[in-house]
Amino acid sequence: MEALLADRADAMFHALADRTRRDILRRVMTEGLSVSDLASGYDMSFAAVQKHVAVLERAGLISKQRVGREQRARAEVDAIRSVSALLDELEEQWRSRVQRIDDLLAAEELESNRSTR
Amino acid sequence: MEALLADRADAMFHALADRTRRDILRRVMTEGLSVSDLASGYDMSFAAVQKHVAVLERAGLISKQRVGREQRARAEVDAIRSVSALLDELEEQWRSRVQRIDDLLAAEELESNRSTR
DNA sequence: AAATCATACAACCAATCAGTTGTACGTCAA
DNA sequence: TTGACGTACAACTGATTGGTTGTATGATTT
Repeated sequence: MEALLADRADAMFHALADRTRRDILRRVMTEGLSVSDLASGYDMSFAAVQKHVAVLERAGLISKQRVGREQRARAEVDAIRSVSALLDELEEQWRSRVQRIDDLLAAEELESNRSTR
Repeated sequence: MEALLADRADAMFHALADRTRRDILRRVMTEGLSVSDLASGYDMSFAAVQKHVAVLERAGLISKQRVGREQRARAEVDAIRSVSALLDELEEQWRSRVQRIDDLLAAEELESNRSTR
């Protein structure tokens, strides 16, 4: 039962790799919406939309709350932020590499200045 | 030939939804690596890794440069940033909703203060 | 020119995916 | 209680995925 970080990332990126699901996520960012509310907006069956919602939920990107007979979905902002964090982490590696190159160039320039003094 | 933004997003998130591809991306953030260099790091065939590289390239997350008989891959930092931007945009909607609620509460408090004066 | 290295790509396979229809179940209103 | 509503889930289908092996092509070395 290894709840690996990589599994979460797999699930989150997979969930985001479908425009219907990204649209659903956008719609539940600002307010909780029932699955029916969501389904009414797309040219596909209720079951299809319900599946998309399930994928988003399994990825932890949304959560559901029972209200009467409705199941209201809302975005999990922290989860979205954690996806951002994964990308920032990637970019950070690049930044540190650029910094290393800058340092190298600075050191070379210093060396060259010293010899031409 | 509609190069829709949504298509790009589909391709980028899909490319990121595989841990091998995320690892490849990590490795080519700091230096250009040939497909063989990359392939040596995984327990799968060269062809499989080459396919992963192709997926990343089609998504615009990496680019390749011929050097002799090698094909050196490097990360496209701007593309990674554009994925981040998509997520930030989502989060921004949430922030503006929170702001709206804060404004509402502030207005109510003001109203209440006025009536209890 | 021949042998080798690095890459690309086609053909195939099992598994997963995104959609469908149909059915079952819990909740609310008459 | 009956019916309608909102949801969940199973079973099926065609398309796509992630992997395989085998073959073809281009650049490098001998």
